[in-house]
Amino acid sequence: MNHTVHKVSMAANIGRPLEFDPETALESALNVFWTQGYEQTSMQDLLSAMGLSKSSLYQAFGGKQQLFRQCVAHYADQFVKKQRAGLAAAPSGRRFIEVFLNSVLEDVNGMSKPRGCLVMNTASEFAQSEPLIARDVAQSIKRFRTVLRAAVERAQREGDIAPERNAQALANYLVSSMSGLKTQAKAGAGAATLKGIIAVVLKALD
Amino acid sequence: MNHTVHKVSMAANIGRPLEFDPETALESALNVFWTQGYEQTSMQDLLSAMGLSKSSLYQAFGGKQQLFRQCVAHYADQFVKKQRAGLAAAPSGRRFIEVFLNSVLEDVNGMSKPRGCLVMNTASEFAQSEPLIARDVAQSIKRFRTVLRAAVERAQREGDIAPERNAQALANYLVSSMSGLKTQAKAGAGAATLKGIIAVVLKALD
DNA sequence: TGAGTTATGGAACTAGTGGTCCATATAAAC
DNA sequence: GTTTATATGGACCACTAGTTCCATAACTCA
Repeated sequence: MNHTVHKVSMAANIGRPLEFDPETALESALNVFWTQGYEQTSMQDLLSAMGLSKSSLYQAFGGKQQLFRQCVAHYADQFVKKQRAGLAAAPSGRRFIEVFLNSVLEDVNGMSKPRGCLVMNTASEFAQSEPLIARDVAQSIKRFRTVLRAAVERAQREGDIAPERNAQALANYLVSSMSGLKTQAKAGAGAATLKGIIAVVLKALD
Repeated sequence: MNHTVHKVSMAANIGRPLEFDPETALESALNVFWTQGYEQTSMQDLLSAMGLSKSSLYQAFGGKQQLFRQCVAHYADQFVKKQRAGLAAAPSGRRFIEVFLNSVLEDVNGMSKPRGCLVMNTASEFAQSEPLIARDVAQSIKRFRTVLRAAVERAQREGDIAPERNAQALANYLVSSMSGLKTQAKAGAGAATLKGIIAVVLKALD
């Protein structure tokens, strides 16, 4: 799997050039999948959103499932990148964790319906039924965990989380809690409800 | 919505009798939906599992989506009934909550792949896109919350949870945590990982 | 300019979808 | 036995799914 686009031109300048930007198209597809899920998204939906013809999509991305996997990988890349930057810029590990959890409120305050986390949505939709996708999901979650573990360890160094606590378990807990919160948002929970849950989630770190 | 079967005979004994038990058939359908999700389940899947012909299914349950909604309602009924009985039989509210959370380990220890919670899976699959289903989901979650709130309040009376804590928020937290745990199980987390998360979840109640 | 290479648009294909319809079967009521 | 009501099996329908294919377009290199 390539993690960016399906076809890497081995010779850059020969043949007819692409009439679209692969990354832009990928992000358009990502948005559709994220909003609608894999099964509920048709090729027509994708073609319209990406603004290209069937042949181009197949040529460049290889088909629905392969396109989807690239979207998931791209989503995880962006997510991890953003959180790493957020952690680096945060005043403290503990504060980063708070901001991270509270970001679920944006899902519910924004104009559009909450979409959850694409990786967790994918885990939920496919479970273990598609081995390749299951592997992608497990790998993405591992990357999420790594960032959160770094945040926990920083908070421990800074004295905001007791040093004897298991950082790995806390990171897993935060991933699980975020997943739960996003699902509650999708299920219709309001901002007040989510805030109440977040407060309890944070209590477990004390 | 009827909450049991689609068609309530208004006159019980006239006409040709059903050749199948509606509740058994409903539970067969429920199993398929639970395992595969709504979109991934075809009418053929349902007909095979339920052991009846197309006409009978449409006659008795009204179509795929109506059948699905009846399955979700039935699932919620069974779930709430079981938890209420569990709470009544438990030695303490706190102990019930521990058993409740630990029940996610069965998903991962059993032979079959984890299926999550049908209600949360449905929330994740449909989000807000189908109003009728969104309403069903919200209502089921409310029922879950009610049981867990009763458990929390009992634990407060028994001195295992501080009485000044918001029982409603804790109930929401438990629903959210269970949802997160089930998603982690679907994503491939092992028993050890889940146990670690559960321990942290419980810490928030102290 | 011609050869080689890749991209594009659209038709065509196969398989399957959920849903409808109707003739027939099986029961109770009269 | 006839009527009335419901259930069943299976053919049938219109539609859409994802995918493949091919003729043509657009580019570089010799």
